[in-house]
Amino acid sequence: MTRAAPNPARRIREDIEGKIHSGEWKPGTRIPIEQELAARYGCARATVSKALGELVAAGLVERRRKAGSFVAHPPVHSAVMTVPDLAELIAARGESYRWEARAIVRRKNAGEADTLQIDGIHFAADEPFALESRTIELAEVPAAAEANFAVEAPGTWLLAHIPWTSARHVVRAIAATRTEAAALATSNGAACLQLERDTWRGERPVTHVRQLFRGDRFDLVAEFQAGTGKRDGN
Amino acid sequence: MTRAAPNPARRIREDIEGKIHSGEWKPGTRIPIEQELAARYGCARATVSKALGELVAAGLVERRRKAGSFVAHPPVHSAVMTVPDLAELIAARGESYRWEARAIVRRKNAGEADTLQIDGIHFAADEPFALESRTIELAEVPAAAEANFAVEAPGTWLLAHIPWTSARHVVRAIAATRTEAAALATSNGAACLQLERDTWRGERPVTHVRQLFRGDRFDLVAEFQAGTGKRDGN
DNA sequence: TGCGTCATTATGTCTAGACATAATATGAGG
DNA sequence: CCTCATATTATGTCTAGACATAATGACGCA
Repeated sequence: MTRAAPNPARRIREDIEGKIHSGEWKPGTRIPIEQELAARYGCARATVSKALGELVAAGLVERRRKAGSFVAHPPVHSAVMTVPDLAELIAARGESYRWEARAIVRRKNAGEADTLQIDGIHFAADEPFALESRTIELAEVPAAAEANFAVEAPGTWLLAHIPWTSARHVVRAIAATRTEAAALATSNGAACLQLERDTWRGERPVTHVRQLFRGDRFDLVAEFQAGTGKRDGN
Repeated sequence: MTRAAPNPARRIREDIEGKIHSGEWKPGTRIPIEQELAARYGCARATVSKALGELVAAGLVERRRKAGSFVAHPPVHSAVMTVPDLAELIAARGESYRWEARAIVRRKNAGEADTLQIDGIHFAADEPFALESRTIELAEVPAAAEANFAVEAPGTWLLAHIPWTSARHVVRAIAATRTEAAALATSNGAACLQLERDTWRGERPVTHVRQLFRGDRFDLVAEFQAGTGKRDGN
């Protein structure tokens, strides 16, 4: 029970990461068994196991019982896409932001599932930036009935008030219809990026949005870092 | 040292997830201290700590020393976007896949950084599906000089041979030029989804791709699950 | 009143040992 | 040579206890 180095798990993790990144351990390479790593690093097996567990979470390593631990094969190209609140995004660009509601309709659906339907336009630097068409499930978000969406963009309000647990985004390129083009101050048939997002809380839908951006004014960025995963540098 | 239930850590994690999802524990709520949870679930504190650690990794919980553990505030809208190998994607749709190279050029750049430039078209069910224009850094991927990209799509080859560590994707909607429209068998000015991806291995660039999809034939899907994170159900 | 110090507290990490479990390897029997 | 039961092995998870560390809050002093 000698006192160990400050952060053995971290050291082991970074050591293995390094070997993988440098190509010294190629995909499929078998990593020494936990006992041996424990001996090599002079620590308990649980510590090695923890380090390997983190590498699995980061997608760098695969573990199979009895078989052992292996360097993972190059992951499928996946990346984390951040879809910020538009108000924030535009503010971050240093432009002025404005939300203009076009229509706010409360819809009574066959007896029970009331929804709030909101259409409007996001402006950046006083130019139309995105069209938004949103449905909010009032059953799940009753407080939305009190919010003033003529003033505050629904996305901003929801982000601040409603926790959600899962979301699904679909991105595609479409040509603007005549109406859309007019609202976005662009030409008929211009290429636009359409982002549709369904958001749930547990099993129940919270909101659905369709946002339409001028293709020449907006792009989505997604990044992936293999080694870092979600972990911070603690 | 009584033998514990099959999977206490998992039970604790799911229990807390449930409380968060249901809204019973709102963002900012203080989670009972580990000792108490350990007592409540009849397990060791390390087990509670592990469960909480996983919830942190999933973005559901925040922990601060001395202060305690808290339900995390609703995350920024972010999602994991998967950008599969096109051959696989199309095969998964049950359509036939074909790659047709248009130009393969080895470019000698001012003495040292040779690159391989590949242009071609991906076909699905014998219809053009995507244009691809790729640059491969031969310094980093010397083996690419031997590969036959007239037959195998470079993305497929790279995925199978080259590990990478970070990638950056930029997605936008653009109008097809006359040439692009012809190659994609669509009309001039049609809305297309352009995906640009830079891939690195450590600090060094591996490849850059620009893929252009017909807007009416392709969309990107990104999903985010707050509770599950990357973890599988073991 | 205001500020610096110190004890307290809750998380962070580790150890050594134990048992569980899944998958592989081995060997016996057909 | 094939097949099925069995032994082995490496991971998966847990426990109980220990020490480290950061942040808070209380206390005492100026």
